[in-house]
Amino acid sequence: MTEAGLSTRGEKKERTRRAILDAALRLSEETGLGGLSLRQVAKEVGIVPTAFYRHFASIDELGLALVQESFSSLRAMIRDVRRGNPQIEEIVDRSVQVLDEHVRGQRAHFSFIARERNGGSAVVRAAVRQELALFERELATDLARLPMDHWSAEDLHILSRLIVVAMIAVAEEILELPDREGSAIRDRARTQLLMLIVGALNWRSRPAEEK
Amino acid sequence: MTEAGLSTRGEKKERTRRAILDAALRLSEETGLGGLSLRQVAKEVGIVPTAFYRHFASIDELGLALVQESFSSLRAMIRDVRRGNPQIEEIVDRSVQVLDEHVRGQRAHFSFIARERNGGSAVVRAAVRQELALFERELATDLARLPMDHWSAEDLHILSRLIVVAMIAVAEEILELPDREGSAIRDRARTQLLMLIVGALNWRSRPAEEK
DNA sequence: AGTTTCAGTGTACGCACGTTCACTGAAAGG
DNA sequence: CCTTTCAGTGAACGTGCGTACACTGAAACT
Repeated sequence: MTEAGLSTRGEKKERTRRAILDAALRLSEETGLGGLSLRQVAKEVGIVPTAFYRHFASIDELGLALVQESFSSLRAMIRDVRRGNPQIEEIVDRSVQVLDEHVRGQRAHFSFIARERNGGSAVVRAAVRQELALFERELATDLARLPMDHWSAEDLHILSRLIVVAMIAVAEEILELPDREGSAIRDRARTQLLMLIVGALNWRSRPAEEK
Repeated sequence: MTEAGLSTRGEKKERTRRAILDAALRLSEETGLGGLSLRQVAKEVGIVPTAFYRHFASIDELGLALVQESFSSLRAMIRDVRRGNPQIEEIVDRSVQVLDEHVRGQRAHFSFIARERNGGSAVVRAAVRQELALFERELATDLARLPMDHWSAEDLHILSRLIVVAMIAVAEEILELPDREGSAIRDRARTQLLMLIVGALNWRSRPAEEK
């Protein structure tokens, strides 16, 4: 017998690992990852401080695992947007709705990304930025599938970046006001996206001034 | 005689205060304000830890002073943009150029704002966000002076927010690559602003679909 | 049945932290 | 000239930190 019902060695270890990740995610919402101590996390999980080392070599390594986890959340979100219909006019409403749902459902992940993008340790910050850059590139290829002719790869990427930073700003607004029902925020987010899209639709057809 | 050349009581105190602010600004670039200790700052300045209390009651109070200082920088920047000419087509180039200069010249201030906006202590974060909201409102009234007819106050504010988050993103890019000459970044920033403006110019004249 | 593996324990260490308190000495003021 | 003010000193405290080391006991393997 190598695997039993719910208490094999590996299962127990995995459960503790999850508990550590969850505790770190929750505690770091108040202090930031940098202000997080190994001992706090251990106490929260219910293990002795030194047992932490059985799972991670340092807080930074824990942080990298949280980066992966948080971006899995984010990718699941755009997969949710894609699933359904690419109706060109419905896409704004659907994107905003999905963003709102995911940010509220996975607030810890989004808050982690927003926070550690600028603050915290250099290695975690670098990981977040790399994932964010990757995400921008993915969005750019998504945009390329829409009927926007004559767009250079460069312009697509710039538009993608604009959309990402706007949506991060919206996510930060949602995170800031947890209780308030966010219909006003959703309306503003819709307007923001629409403005960007109107700009995009009139982009290469209009400004032939630089070159 | 109440004031002498360069060593009156008040002057010496003010000089120490400045040294504390400068040291904190520099040290917090590596660790964040939250990861900053009173003892570190004191050692950097060259005073004994307890002398810190003669100037600030806590690190948080120091942080609030740095918020004020950093936003003075930011306001000086848009004053620089306004000074000169409001030539409608020149405004993008000038804005990007001034942004680039100021971010490089006052990198510590911009880095402080970008960092403490999300991370760090609750009170400092709240102060940064309030100042940022105020700044957005100022920009909105600036925009209202440009020839954009039929814009609601709400839409102006949304556009203002889009511009602010886009410019913060540009500032973060500049901060990220200190040595590299940022002509590529400037080009992309110009394109971003132009996209936003093209969107703005085609905004109320086009989408009459919602209401 | 006997041996190995290893997640978790418990103690102990040296260190940096914020804060307290009584102090010093020169500038400011009478 | 004598007194007050106050920026900066220096020693001491309790606390939480990361990490080391030797350990235990049950699951896994032979």
